[in-house]
Amino acid sequence: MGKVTLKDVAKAANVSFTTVSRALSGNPEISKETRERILKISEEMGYTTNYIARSMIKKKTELIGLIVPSIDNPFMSELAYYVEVTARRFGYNLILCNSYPDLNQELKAMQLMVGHQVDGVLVIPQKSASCGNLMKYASMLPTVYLSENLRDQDASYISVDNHQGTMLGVEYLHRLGHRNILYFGCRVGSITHRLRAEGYKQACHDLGLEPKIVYFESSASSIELGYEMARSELSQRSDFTAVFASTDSNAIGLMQAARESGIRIPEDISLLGFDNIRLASLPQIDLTTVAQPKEEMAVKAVKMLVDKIDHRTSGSAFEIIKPELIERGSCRNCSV
Amino acid sequence: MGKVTLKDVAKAANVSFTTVSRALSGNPEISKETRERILKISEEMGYTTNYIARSMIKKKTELIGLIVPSIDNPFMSELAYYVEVTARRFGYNLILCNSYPDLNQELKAMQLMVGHQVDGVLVIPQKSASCGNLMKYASMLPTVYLSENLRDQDASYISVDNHQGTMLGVEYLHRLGHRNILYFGCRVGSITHRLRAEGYKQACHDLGLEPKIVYFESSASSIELGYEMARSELSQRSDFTAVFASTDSNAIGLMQAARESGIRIPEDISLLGFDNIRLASLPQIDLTTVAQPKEEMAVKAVKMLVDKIDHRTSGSAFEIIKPELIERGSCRNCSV
DNA sequence: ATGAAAGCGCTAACAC
DNA sequence: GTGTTAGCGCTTTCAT
Repeated sequence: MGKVTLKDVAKAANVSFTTVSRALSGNPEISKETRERILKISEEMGYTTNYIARSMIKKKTELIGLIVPSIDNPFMSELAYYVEVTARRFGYNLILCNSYPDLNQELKAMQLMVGHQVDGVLVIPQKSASCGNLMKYASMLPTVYLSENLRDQDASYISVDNHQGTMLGVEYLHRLGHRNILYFGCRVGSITHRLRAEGYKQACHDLGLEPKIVYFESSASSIELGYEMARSELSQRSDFTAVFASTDSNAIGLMQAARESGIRIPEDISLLGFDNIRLASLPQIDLTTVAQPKEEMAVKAVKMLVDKIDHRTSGSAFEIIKPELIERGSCRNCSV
Repeated sequence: MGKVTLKDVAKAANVSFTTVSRALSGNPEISKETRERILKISEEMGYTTNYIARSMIKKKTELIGLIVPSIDNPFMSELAYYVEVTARRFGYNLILCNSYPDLNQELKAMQLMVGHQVDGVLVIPQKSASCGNLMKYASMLPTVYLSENLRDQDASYISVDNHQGTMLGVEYLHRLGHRNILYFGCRVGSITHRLRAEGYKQACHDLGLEPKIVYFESSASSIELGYEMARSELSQRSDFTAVFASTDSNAIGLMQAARESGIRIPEDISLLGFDNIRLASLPQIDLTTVAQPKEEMAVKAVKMLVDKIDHRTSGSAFEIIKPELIERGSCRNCSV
């Protein structure tokens, strides 16, 4: 298993290893014959460039770190897919690290990335506090945050316009004739969730509706949590015709709880989600939702990071992506 | 952004950089005072070990390559999650590469891994032919295949017992009183699928049933494909009371097609899947299925790889994991 | 057109 | 206990 090095090839070809290096790197100052001879020999010997050694000199690893709460999450694995493909298009490979379950683990992941000398890091943060948590290391290398809005924090990020997203959603439900819309699942401690809730409240205010918000204390959204919360909620209240769930996961959890309570969607209550995870499009789910354009977000995040790497631009930038309403079958028109 | 090196710390502490190296690596041959002084200084200066430089000497990168057709696939992202967590437990980080869409891309990914000097590679192969495709590089470094059965190919792998899995499934359906079971979606070119189909046939034979198999030409399973295939199938045949789908994705696609044709599951036909992807447990899907124990498979694969790395064991090993039947609501007992 | 030599940041073998 | 030195595999001046 001993790897073949430049020296080995040089010896076999009876030239200096500098010459071999030049032949392989396509340096023009070399005769055609020797180049081809060397290329053939190195091919035969199964030579492969040692990126590690090259990195030492070039001070570039062509590696990007991706830190994600848990790759085992449909939303994040979709994002990660587009990130990987885009990064590769720009000549970078990915080191992947799950930051689950806490900020401490996220910090460790960041340290690892620095240690491995990645050229930059893309972070899908656990929550808004991640930014402060990682600050020390983020200042050491190009860092871009993806998916969480980090307004007023000194960081570069790509995020969907959450505020506009919920406004869009409320307006849509209003247009369908809904006047009592419950906002379900505002997670405390997340700027993203705060912005979504604010957009909801503002739209309600603009349209003369009364806002009603169910808050979650937990730090992660999941179908299970949505289900649990919905069980108690659905048994207590009934003064709404539509539910705007803060995430698709919450919406799907609520769907399950509703079904168990004999509440039909959309006949009895309309349901609107946020994110547009793959699940939402399943015919068995068929959830109308406000979409985060995942591919666009991933591509823009990678581009922003690569730009930072190339130009060593310091200072923070951000880009807010327009959300998009995806109509499916979970909302009923009750104005007719 | 200039990184702090051992030399910088040494200069600041007025010692040789070897001493700093020793202090940081916990070498005992050093006085307590200097160690603590150095530790404090390096901490203050924000020193982080350059793993790249260390790798050059140790000839170990503590990196494992993970090659996966597409991380954007629920089954694979679950597997990848467990792989990452387990690898980290053993002190390894992951370089992730999607091999989609073809064998050529898979080969490129493998080359990249070799170039980055990963200590070993874990491959979730696109198909059985992947093994031959990657042979040249796989022989250069510890390689373990995950999820595809590579019987008779000179490779180490972890796979579920596909043959037993389908036998289990058929026996279960038989116990429920089904005598006409259609096997839906045998993918040609995949040993895994061939084994599943063989298990089905054998169980049918043992139980005196007549096997009926629908083959797929495509090289990937997906809900969409299952849907398309099911549409034509459901309109043509009707001589079965149960469908055993080769994968959960196919099963879910079929569910959708069935619903559109007014065929109810499980009232009109029973449906059994294979894999146990997350989706299957959604109440809206509620698919009875033969499970691949994903965590167990991932853990065993990482352990096998780490063992190969540690002991440079050559030769191929394999381990076949027992499948497990997960009862949910998509199969009807028609013997009563 | 080719070779020699320096050096990236670190570890390890060897001095003292 | 601490310092000196060599060298991992490669790229990049600087000679020739």
